[in-house]
Order: sequence, then structure tokens, then C-alpha cells
Amino acid sequence: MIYIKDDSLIKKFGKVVRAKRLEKKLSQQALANNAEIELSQIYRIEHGKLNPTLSTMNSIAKALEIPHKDLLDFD
Amino acid sequence: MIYIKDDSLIKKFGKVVRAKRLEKKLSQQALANNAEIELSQIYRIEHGKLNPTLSTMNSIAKALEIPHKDLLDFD
DNA sequence: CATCATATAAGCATATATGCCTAAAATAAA
DNA sequence: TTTATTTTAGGCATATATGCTTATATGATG
Repeated sequence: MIYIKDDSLIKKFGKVVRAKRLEKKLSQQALANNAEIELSQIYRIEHGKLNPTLSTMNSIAKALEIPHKDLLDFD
Repeated sequence: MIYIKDDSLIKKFGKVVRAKRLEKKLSQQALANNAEIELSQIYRIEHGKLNPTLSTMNSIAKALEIPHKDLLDFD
């Protein structure tokens, strides 16, 4: 059983999250609170260290007050 | 530790995947092959039985020849 | 009818996402 | 400087996504 994770994909996603968070002038902790997820998740996502689920992506988008599809606005 | 999964979110996502797959006239197996994921995953995703990861969503989008953001084109 | 493709369904093992925690480094503000 | 805030970093337990397999059902086609 082999899992191949697409590092560039999750790294790009992390950069989008960070950029959108900074646009809103939120700390990682504030975003985590708004999204009701853990600070450690925000950190790991922004650094491309994990492969978030749809529901996590959705929670982050809500916390950022943007449509979830905007988090996938990259190639 | 409590995980609350958003059933309506993943069910909506599953409906989009199924609709896009049928538009392309692909079987679940053909989509699974193209995306290099398991048939069982396609089935479970279309039925809203699981919460896919970003990389799985991306693989499906590629197999459907659409931008990944199109899979999140719903509220 | 039989045969084949497709879809539904569930079980199991493994990898990993998430939550929770601690700690330290970096940054900012006083 | 000190103090507080933020970010980085990692460990661990638990829940779950994924891969893999088997089985059944459904539908089409001969």
C-alpha cells in the first residue's frame, strides 16, 4: 500500500490559506478559533505538512468569510 | 475528543462528483482508474460517506479534466 | 436464460488527519 | 530590558481516509 502525497498541491494550498488569513489580519490562533479547529492544524496546513479534508477546508473558508472554492483558486 | 462531520457538505460534494462524472460519461471504475484511486472511494464519496482529502479531490478533478475549484462550486 | 458491466455494500489493515498538549523561538509592544 | 503575542515545532492518542478485498444487486445485451 503506497500513499503518494502531492507536496506541491498542499504547499500551494497552504500559501493561499496564509495569504487570505493575513489579508484579514487574523492570527493563526484567531483563525483556528473562528474555524473551530486546532492552532496546530493551521500551522501544519500553512506549511504544507498535511493534506486537509474537505470539512477542514470548508471550516477555514467560513472563518475567512470567503467561498470555499476561493481556497482552490490556483493550478 | 469530538469530531463533527458536516454531512450536508460531503453529500453536496458527492453530488457534484457524480454529476461531473456522468457528464463525461465515465463509469465509477473509469474515474477511479483515471484518478488512480480506488473504486470504493468513488462510491463512498458520491454517497457522502466520507470526507475526502485535498489530494483526493485534486486527483478526481484531474481525472474529470476540470479545475479542482469546480468541484467546490456550491454553497 | 446466461454473461458482462456497473453499482452498491461492507469488512479489514494501514497511513494519516485531527485534537490535545508542551515547549521554544520569533516578534511586537510596553 | 520585560512582558505578551504569535509562530514554529514536535509528540501522542484517537478517529478516519484510503487501499484492498469480497460479495451482492442491478442493468444491459447476447
